Amino acid sequence: MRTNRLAGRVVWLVGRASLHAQRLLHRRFAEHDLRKQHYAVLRSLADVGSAAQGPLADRVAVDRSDMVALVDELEAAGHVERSPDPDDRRRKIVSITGSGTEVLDELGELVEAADDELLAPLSEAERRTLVELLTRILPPADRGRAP
Amino acid sequence: MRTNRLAGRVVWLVGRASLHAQRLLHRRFAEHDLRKQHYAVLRSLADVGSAAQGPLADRVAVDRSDMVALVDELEAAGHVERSPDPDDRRRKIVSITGSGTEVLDELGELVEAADDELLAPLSEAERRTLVELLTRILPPADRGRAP
DNA sequence: CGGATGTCAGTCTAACTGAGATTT
DNA sequence: CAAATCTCAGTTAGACTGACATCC
Repeated sequence: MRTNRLAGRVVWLVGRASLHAQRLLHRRFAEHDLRKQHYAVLRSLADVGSAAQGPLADRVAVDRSDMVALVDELEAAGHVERSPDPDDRRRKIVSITGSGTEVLDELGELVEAADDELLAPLSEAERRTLVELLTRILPPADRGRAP
Repeated sequence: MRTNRLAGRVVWLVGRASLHAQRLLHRRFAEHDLRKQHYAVLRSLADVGSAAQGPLADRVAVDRSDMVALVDELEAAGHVERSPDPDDRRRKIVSITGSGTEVLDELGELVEAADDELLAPLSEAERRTLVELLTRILPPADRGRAP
């Protein structure tokens, strides 16, 4: 009964595909001692300039509590800075540094390379279709916020 | 620069989609005290009859060492049995029980429901396209072995 | 003997939960 | 006071690694 085959269920397929993609990315990021979450934080900061930790966590779709360690690590590496918000002393404003911008560029190329390797079996049109379909099955909070 | 947007990279999108799918499935499986790996094992056993642990792990795409605990748990729940292979006493043959077959049916419906919820935004044709594209970007070992 | 099999212990990424201190 | 913000400690799922005893 083919509808029971695991290999035909998207909940299964998407998990395997994710693992595969994760491996492609992880290999490349390892030499920088950074993980994809670090990249997502830097990427988001570069888009927005700087942000308080909470909203930043929301943008990256990471739990606020996990963002603490991510920023700790990026700060220790000199890629971001954490400074208290004078308008609201509960908040910490995170901003990207020059070193962060440099690393972001390098990582960006690695992401692109991983994407290319992952998508090698597909044509350009198929890649666009895949991006569109994946985007549509995401919960709104996970979709990009671009116009 | 749109090519740098995280939301457009498949390595990112597929990870978010996988997490979303995982949550949909996990919620439903929780009441059975089973995880999706357990389902995969039962599903594979039902397809094949019975199998030694190693080949079973390969089929399910789980590490052989992790399969040990999975079979332990399924055996404790009475859903599978482990018996020594008389032809090769290193091997343990795992086979599904009546209870396992029952649970498999129930879990199968939950998987179907999760898949439907995940794919709700897509048409039938789009669902088939997504399955096809995801399958094609998987490493061969992860693809279904059906004709 | 070398190699396969199952097992065990431990590490790692990622997500999540619940609690606490500080400030608004 | 209630609520927001950041932090910390602990748990879970899943994948991975290296080692070991047993057996072919």
